[in-house]
Amino acid sequence: MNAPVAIDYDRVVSDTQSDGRRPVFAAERRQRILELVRANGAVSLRELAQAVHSSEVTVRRDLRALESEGLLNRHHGGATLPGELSREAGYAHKVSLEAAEKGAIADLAGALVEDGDAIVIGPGTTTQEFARRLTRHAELAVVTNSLLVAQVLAGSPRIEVMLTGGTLRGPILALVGSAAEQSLAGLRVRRAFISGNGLTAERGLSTPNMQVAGVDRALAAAAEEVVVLADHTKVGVDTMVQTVPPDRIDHLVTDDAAPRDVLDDLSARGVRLHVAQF
Amino acid sequence: MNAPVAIDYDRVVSDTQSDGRRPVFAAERRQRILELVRANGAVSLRELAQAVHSSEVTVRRDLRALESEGLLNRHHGGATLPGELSREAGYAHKVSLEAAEKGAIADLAGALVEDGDAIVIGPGTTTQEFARRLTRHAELAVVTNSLLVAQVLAGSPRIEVMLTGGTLRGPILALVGSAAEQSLAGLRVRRAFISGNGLTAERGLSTPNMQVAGVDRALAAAAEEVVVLADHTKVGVDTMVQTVPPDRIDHLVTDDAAPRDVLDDLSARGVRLHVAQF
DNA sequence: AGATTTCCGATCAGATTCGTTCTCGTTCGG
DNA sequence: CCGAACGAGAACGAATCTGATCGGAAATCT
Repeated sequence: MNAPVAIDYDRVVSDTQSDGRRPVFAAERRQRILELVRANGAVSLRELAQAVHSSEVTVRRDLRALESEGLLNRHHGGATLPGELSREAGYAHKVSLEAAEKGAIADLAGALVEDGDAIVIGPGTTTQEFARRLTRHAELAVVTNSLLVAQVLAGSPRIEVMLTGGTLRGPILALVGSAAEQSLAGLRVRRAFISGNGLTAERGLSTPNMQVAGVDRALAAAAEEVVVLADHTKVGVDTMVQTVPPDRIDHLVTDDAAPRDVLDDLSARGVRLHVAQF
Repeated sequence: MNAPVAIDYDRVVSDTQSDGRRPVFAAERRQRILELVRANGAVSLRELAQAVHSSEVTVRRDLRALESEGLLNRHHGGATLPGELSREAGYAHKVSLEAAEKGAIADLAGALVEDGDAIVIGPGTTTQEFARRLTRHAELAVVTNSLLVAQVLAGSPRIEVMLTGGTLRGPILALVGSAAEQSLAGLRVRRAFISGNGLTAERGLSTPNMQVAGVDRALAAAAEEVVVLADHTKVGVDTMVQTVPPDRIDHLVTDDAAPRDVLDDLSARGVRLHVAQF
């Protein structure tokens, strides 16, 4: 079903050697696609097809293959760099996860703050929820290394918010590194509200990331008392780096789905417990 | 058999010319909506639609999706941060104001950045738009005192973002105070991208706030070259505190609605002009 | 309390894009 | 020399996204 094709492809002699060189190989095309996406951050399917001189179907196939390798993200109409948008999805999932528990914990922890206090707040979804409860307080001075906490409190004129410096750790929107730790060095506040990734009676608070661990230690060191906010999914689990030893934890705020034996152990070590009921 | 095909694909294909504009995907649009809401605490539906260049219906759909993920709360007229009482806007409509000019200025300023650069970015809606253009660059080191700029760049793994410390100035979400200035003291980068509130040939860049002025000075002092981003509404106006004298300004990026005489004066003082055309 | 304005939700239509299937040309092996 | 295998383009139907319109609900004003 074709008239004599008058189209002159750029593909030329291929009969001579099996070691042909002119035809555009699939791997080369995919490499170019990847370069284009990396260069622009987001490229439409049509542009890609035009750029590599192939049909949209072919590009679509390539994109599917590249996506399965995790090299890019595919969307309606084109492709984007991985991570830029998928991060939000991951974070969104975390927010909705145990949202009710986090809220109850935040409520309970709010009772540990009084007007006129100076406190430190670490990063995390639970502490962010906790920060929301603070807007009703007056004359608070809050130090934090979390951009999300800072933004939550930004609109409250009666709360003074100070951010530590430091390099931004994208996935959690928190400041880490030596600059962050140093800016906390000369500080002394009443209480620190921290929420790590794991908490056991033996090793205390822990987190899987070295940099985050460093700042968490600095946050705890700046406060007279350390308050740990941890929902039941974190109680009893241990992650890589220890940040706050058990005897340095003064309060633990959690929910009643946390394992009892761990709570008892912690209580025996002098940690005051605040358990949110459902 | 067949009649000669009357279809001429070659002509039809060129219907949609790609004018180099980057495609806007649904996910990206939602990301921007989320940023706007997070930045302002509360944004009206109309403003959102204007800011992302979509219809209100589409924005409404996006808001519904984002709400179901727990990322924001929506009610009559717009959306707010989850669990947050509505805050005063006023910053929101500044974003949409002269959005086209700001975008063009940001595009132009993007040409002043090269891969591997170390730069400083000040607070402001224009600089935020500028930061959005940087995500395609690689191996950038960015220092800023703006939470919005930091957030825009947070998702780019190839850009290292450093925030200055300091106390948070709520309305503009920027860090100010002596802590912010000191953290910039030992720093030396190639270029600083700043956007004050007013710019004249006689007094240079100025801002109505003392604290902001202090940081702006520190930002400029940390860079070899100072680049000012200012749309036409700021050119020719003078505000209270001078931050950067005219002879310290190396580049000015603005749009072609700026008063010519002021631009000429600045050019005579050695400022290189980059004027975005419409 | 009633009227008006504004905004929300639902349905519909248009356009675009995606996935599948089919076909063609090339390459490799017997 | 011929057939199978593979890659690539074309076409069709399905799914999705976007924008417009209309009735109803909510908020505001008088």
